Amino acid sequence: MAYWLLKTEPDTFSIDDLAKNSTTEIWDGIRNYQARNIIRDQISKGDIALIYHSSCKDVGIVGLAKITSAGYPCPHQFDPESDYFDPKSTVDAPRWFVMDVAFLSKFDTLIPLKALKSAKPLNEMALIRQGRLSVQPVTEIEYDFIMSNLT
DNA sequence: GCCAACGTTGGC
DNA sequence: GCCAACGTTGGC
Repeated sequence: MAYWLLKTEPDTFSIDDLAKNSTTEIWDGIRNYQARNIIRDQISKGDIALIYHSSCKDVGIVGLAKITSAGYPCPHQFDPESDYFDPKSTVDAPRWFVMDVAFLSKFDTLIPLKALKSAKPLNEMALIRQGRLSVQPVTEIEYDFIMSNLT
C-alpha cells in the first residue's frame, strides 16, 4: 500500500465536500503531466491519501482519504461541454487521468504547512522542496511521522 | 532543440 | 496583491 498527498483548494472542493459524499468521488481536474504520470502509472486501489488544503487562509493537511480505484482516463476530457475538455485528447490516446477517492477522516486540527516545514524528517517531501505538485508521493516513513507526531 | 516570453501555482 | 518557482508555448 502506498501513500500520497492530494492538494485541493477548499474554496473549490474541500475535505468537508468530500466528507458529504458517503461513497466515492472522482478526483478530477489534474492538468499537470508530472501529476498525471503518477495517477496513470502508480496510484492503486487501497492506497491512502493525505488531503491538503492550498491557496486559502489555513494551509495544511486536513485529513485522510482512501483511493478507491486505480488511475483511469478522465471522462470529461472527451466532452466538449465540460470545462475539462481537451481537443487534443482521444479515447485511444487519453491525455489526462483521474482516480476515485472516498473520505476517511478529518483531523481535529489541521497540520499547518509551517509544522511540516519545520519537521526535519519531512524535508525531502515534494510539498516542501517543489511546492507545485498537486499529486505527490509520501513515503511510509513520512506518513508514520506525520500521523504519530503531528496529529 | 534552444530559450525567451508568458501563464499558473501557491505561500505570504 | 505580490512575487518566486516552475511549466508551457512558440519563434527561430
